Formats: sequence, structure tokens, C-alpha cells
Amino acid sequence: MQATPPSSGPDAGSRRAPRRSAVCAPLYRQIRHLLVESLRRGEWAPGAAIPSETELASRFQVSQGTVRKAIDELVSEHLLIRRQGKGTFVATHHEPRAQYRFLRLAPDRGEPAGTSSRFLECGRVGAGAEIAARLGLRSGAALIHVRRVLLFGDLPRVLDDIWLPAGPFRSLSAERLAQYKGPLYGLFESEFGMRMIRAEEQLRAVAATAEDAAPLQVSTGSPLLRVDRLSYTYGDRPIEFRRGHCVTTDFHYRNTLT
Amino acid sequence: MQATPPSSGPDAGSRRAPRRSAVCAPLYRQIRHLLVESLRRGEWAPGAAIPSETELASRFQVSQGTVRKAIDELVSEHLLIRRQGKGTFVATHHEPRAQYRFLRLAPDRGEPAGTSSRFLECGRVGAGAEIAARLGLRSGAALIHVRRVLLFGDLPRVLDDIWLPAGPFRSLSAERLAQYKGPLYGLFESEFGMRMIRAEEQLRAVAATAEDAAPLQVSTGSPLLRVDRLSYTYGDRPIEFRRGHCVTTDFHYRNTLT
DNA sequence: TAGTGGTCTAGACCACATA
DNA sequence: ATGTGGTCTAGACCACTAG
Repeated sequence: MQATPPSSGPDAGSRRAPRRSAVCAPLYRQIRHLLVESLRRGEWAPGAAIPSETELASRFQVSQGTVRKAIDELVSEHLLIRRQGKGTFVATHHEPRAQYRFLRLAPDRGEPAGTSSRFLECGRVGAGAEIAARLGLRSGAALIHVRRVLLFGDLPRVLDDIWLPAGPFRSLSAERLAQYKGPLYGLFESEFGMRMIRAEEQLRAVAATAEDAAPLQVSTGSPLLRVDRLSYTYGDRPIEFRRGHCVTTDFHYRNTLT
Repeated sequence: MQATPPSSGPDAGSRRAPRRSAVCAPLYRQIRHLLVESLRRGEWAPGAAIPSETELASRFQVSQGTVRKAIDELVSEHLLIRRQGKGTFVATHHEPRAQYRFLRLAPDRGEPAGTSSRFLECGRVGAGAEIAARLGLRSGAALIHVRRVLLFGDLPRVLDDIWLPAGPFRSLSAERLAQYKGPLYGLFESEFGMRMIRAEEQLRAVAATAEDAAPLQVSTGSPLLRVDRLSYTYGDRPIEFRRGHCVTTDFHYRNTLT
């Protein structure tokens, strides 16, 4: 930052050079960008504290209020978490509060039972045209494909097909998945350094195929909620495509419009 | 507000009484609450400008920055809209930008065609147990029921059943609906003084009944996306329950997870 | 007691819109 | 030229956490 500190108190008059032009983002957005870059580079690990607001202010040569506004935005996007009296921390999918941030399926009555995964497949495949386009890869690119059933208590309710670029996720295996407890995004974050921060979903109703119906213990042709999800990491880079088929006779997908 | 302005500059020392206790919200939230109350009372009409930040600051005896933070929150919740150089305005469903804020259905390819409504029914009914509970009314309370088909271009894609409390919406009629152009929430806002600011939705896949299938021009039993929506006005008061059945062969419901 | 984030203030200047 | 929101600063004090 090329900010010039004022010579004295708030009434110091014309005290700085015109720092930015019309093409330039506000200072706090520039700071925000620097913070995101540090996160992307892994300068601060998930779960770790970032430097205090005052330290960042002196590092970037801006006021604490400007750093604060940059952090405010990142907190609202769940990239950072504030803890009063303790500091500001890099968000992680291992925290209980963030565990099911992306899981919108809930039982019609009663509180959400604990979920668990049963993994059916894990192997390398070539990217079809549709999935390649979504992930921004060339057709035929190497992917890892995972198929699993999500159980709520002991009720199988979601059949997920997950496609990941083979590069970063090369070492993902059925064994590693089977032994892992907790949300997949936690595993991706810890083992592969890929942190999901945002996702776009497309929902539709479809009839169950025979292949979908069996693991979900429903009849072929019964209505299923199909959820296509494209997940992004830092810098709007798509990193996972997922297609879920959900039984919604006693569950529903919840959403808030604001 | 019982804030005491400081005697002089920023270094005036212990300059105010302890304004709030542990049970009390921060000043900017108190200001925010006062603003929402003014909105609820209709002190400023939808589309109109609210007083400037400096005027509100002097009215509430707080600094402009505190008013600003209160307004910031209301802007992020789409209750207010800022226009640089012009002022801050009460949001309205008549603005082009807000027209389809709550419409999440989009065509799989191509840009969204214009939508139009075909109204099938409009009449008084008694509230069933489920809908009464959702709207916070007693079972059997008087409701207005509207049924319509939403068309994208000339494609019928959504069959909506809408229930409204008969009190505020007493004068809603088939004639009034037929002659009205634009989003329903615009009509509710202008004609009935009920402004929707938030909604909760529950989605599931269902098989089309014969009654659903006919107006949507699909076969009985084909999969439909059912969307149950509860809409709220100021103060978390539920004011509309809506059940939509959507054809999702060439359309989808889009959602962003953040 | 020291350090952190949370709130509040006051004032400066900038960018935009209107007259 | 004036008034609006938008950005930035500096400093005060509060509330919470931990050694």
C-alpha cells in the first residue's frame, strides 16, 4: 500500500497524495485481496490465528479500521472467523459449526440425526464433456470418481457421485475414505490442501433409475431430488463436481431467500 | 438514544456515562431497530428516500458512522438501497433489480425468458391444520387462495398455490389479479401494504398428480419439484404460504452456498 | 495485567448526482 | 455549488480471554 500516514491529528488538512485513481479498488478491497492471497498461499493454515488487526495495519501501512473492514468481508464469506478476546482465525471444515454448512437436507420432523458415509466406489475415470466443461478441464482429463451413500442415522437418503481433478487428489483411495470420519471437505482440506469456500447448485426432480434406486432402497421410477453442485476454492477456481440423488419422502432441502 | 456527545475532540477522556449494560444491544443495533420500526410503520414508503445519514445521526443523537453501520445491515438484507450521490431508499419489489429476487427457477440453456401468470382460481377458504400452523393462525382461519400457472415465454413450468390471511388481503380478487402486470409481491406491497422481505423454502421431488399434471402439460406421475415457501414481512411475521410444483426437465432451481 | 476484537466518535476528503 | 453516500483515519473505551 502506498498510503501516507497523516502528519498529525484529524484536522491536518490536505495530508496525503491522491492514493488511488478511478480504475483502482478502495483500499480495504486491496487489503482484502492481499489477505485472500495469503490464505491461498497457505501462509496461515486452516484453524490458525492470523495476525492481529493492529499488526496487519502496520504491515500494510493503513489504519486498523481499514484492515477491519477487509476482515469484515472475509468473515461474512466464512473465510475467517472472529473470536472476541482471542483473535481472528482461518475457517476450517473441521469446526463443528462449519461441519454441515453445505448440507441442506434435513428431516421433515425431529432434529437432524448424525450422518455417516458408505463408500461404494473410488477410481480414476476420464472426464466426459459435461463434467470437463464444468470443472474447466479438457474433455477426457483424468478425474477421481467417488460414489457414496449418505445415511442419516441408518436411513440411506443421498447417493452422491463426486468427480475431482486427478492432479491434486491423486492419492485419494477407497482405503483412505473408509477410515476417515467427518465431512469430506475436511479431508480435502487436511490431506490435499484444497479448501472449498463456495458452491453453486442446480436442483431438479428426476425419476430414479435402477442404479440409483437400489442403494437408496426405493423403487425404480420414484421421484428423487437431483442436486448438481460445483464447488469453488480461493479465486473462483472450480475444484469439485458432485451429483446427489436424494430421497425426499421424509426429508427436504431447505433454503432461505433473503 | 441516551448517548452523550463528547465535550470536545477525540481525546476528551471519560466523556460519557456508561450508556448500555450487558443486557443491551450495541448502539448501532438500537438505531437499526428504530429504522426497521419506521419502515414497518410506513413512515417512509417503498421507493422513497429516507433522511440522510447526517440527519438521522442528529435525530438519534449518535455519530454518522453509527447510523451508517445500522444502514449497512439493512442494505445487506435488501430492506434499503443506497444510491451514491442521491440518497438511501426503501427497497421495493417494483424495481427491475428486485423483480425476480425470489425466483430461483432458470432455464438450463439460454437466458431467462420473460415470465407471465395465468390465474386459475382466487377465492376464500378455511385454513387446514398444516397451513394454519405455518402462518401462525388458528385452524379454520379465513384465507385467500390463489392458483396460477407461471409461464416462461409460453412454456408453463410452475403451478403455484398461494394462501394469504384474509384480513389484510380481503379485497384481492380474480379481476384485480388478471389486470395486474408484474410480480405478485409488487401488488402485495402497493395494494395491501404487505412487503415481503425474507422467505424460507423447503424443496422435495414428488410425482405429479392428475390435477397438477394437466395445467403443466405433463403426464401424471412425472417427477415435479415441489417448493414450499413461507414468506415473512417486517418483524419475522409470516404472511404468505406458497406451494409450487415445477417442471424441471428443461429448467432448474439454482442456489448458491456460501 | 496485557492483548485481542467490538463499538463509537469526529473529522477529513473523494466520487457522484443535481441544480 | 451543494448535498449525498463512500472511504479512510486516529483515537477512545468496552468486553472478553488468558497468563
